[in-house]
Amino acid sequence: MKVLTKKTDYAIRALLMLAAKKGNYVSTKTISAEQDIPYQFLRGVLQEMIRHGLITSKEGVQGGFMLEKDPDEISVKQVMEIFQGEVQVSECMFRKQICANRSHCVLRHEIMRIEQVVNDEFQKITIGGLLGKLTAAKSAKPAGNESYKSASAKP
Amino acid sequence: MKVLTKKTDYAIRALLMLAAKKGNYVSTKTISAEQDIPYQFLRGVLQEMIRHGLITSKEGVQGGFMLEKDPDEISVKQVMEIFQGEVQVSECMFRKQICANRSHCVLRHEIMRIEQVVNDEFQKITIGGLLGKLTAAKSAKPAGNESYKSASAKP
DNA sequence: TTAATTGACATCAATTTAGTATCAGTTTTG
DNA sequence: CAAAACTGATACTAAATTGATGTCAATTAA
Ligand code: FES
Ligand code: FES
Repeated sequence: MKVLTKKTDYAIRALLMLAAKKGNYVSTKTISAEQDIPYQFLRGVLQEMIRHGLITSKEGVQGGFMLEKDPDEISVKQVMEIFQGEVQVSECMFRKQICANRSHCVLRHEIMRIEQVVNDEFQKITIGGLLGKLTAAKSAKPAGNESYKSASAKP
Repeated sequence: MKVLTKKTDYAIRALLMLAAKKGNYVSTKTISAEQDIPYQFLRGVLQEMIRHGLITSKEGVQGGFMLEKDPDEISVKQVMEIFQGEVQVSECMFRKQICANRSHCVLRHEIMRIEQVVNDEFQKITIGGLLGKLTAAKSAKPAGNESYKSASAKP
């Protein structure tokens, strides 16, 4: 059972780059290269995020994408919902006879509780939070990689 | 995002029937009809459960399937693992540079915690538990449906 | 003007999930 | 015994989802 699809995965990674380089437009090409994500596929992912108001774009030379919202306001759950829809367990087990008393069903309660937990947890994870932790880990262990440094590298 | 596939769904429903009619062999035909599950598909599901030691079978007339284990020992998680494999989040985000320090990665920790929670919760739900709750709900609200009554109907 | 970009689609390939079909072997029962 | 009701094993097909590519028009900095 896979929880995160490629689209979600790529989207989060792209968002992290945008968050890291906040204030600058970053092109698909750059993200694609740095994160090793198929170019055209990534384009689709980015456009979808525009439609959902997470990022904005600028066309033409020096164009690209930029975060629209506060990184701390973008949760992994939001991204998942864009690309994978809501968490849903199973339409309804035991349709036939058993589930006459639907509102009563205990299994349903149990399983919806799990859904809730999953949702809550993914809600708590935000782009801002992730970025903070990633850069923290980075500076604690300088292993020659500088990809996600604190942005605004163009004074 | 769907958590339970048809196979898991069908498997659980079949197991519940077997648990309800414990001690008797129940045929695919019967389960298929009562639960409205495609006959041939269900056969495959049942055979897979034999291979995993959850049930046993008897061939020929009056044959069918029977629970092998205690219903309380069969968790939804076990069934899920048979038909859907382990819960896994995503191979690894940020493969390239970022994940040099893999053992260090906080995101990974967070996400594995969610995996853990999901697993724990599905582990707690057992066939026995479900059956108990279903029959309880049934007797509390007798709506003309008798499918899952207490079994051993052949004295 | 040209090169670097995004916007908007259309299309394709791969994988996973869902469902069907077939034939051989086993067991009860008339 | 022979027919009918079953499972075992396995091959196959169909549908849905996921992953990826391609194309052309529009925009913009240099
Ligand atoms: S699963 Fe349908 S009401 Fe319980
Ligand atoms: S996601 Fe790969 S180590 Fe963090």
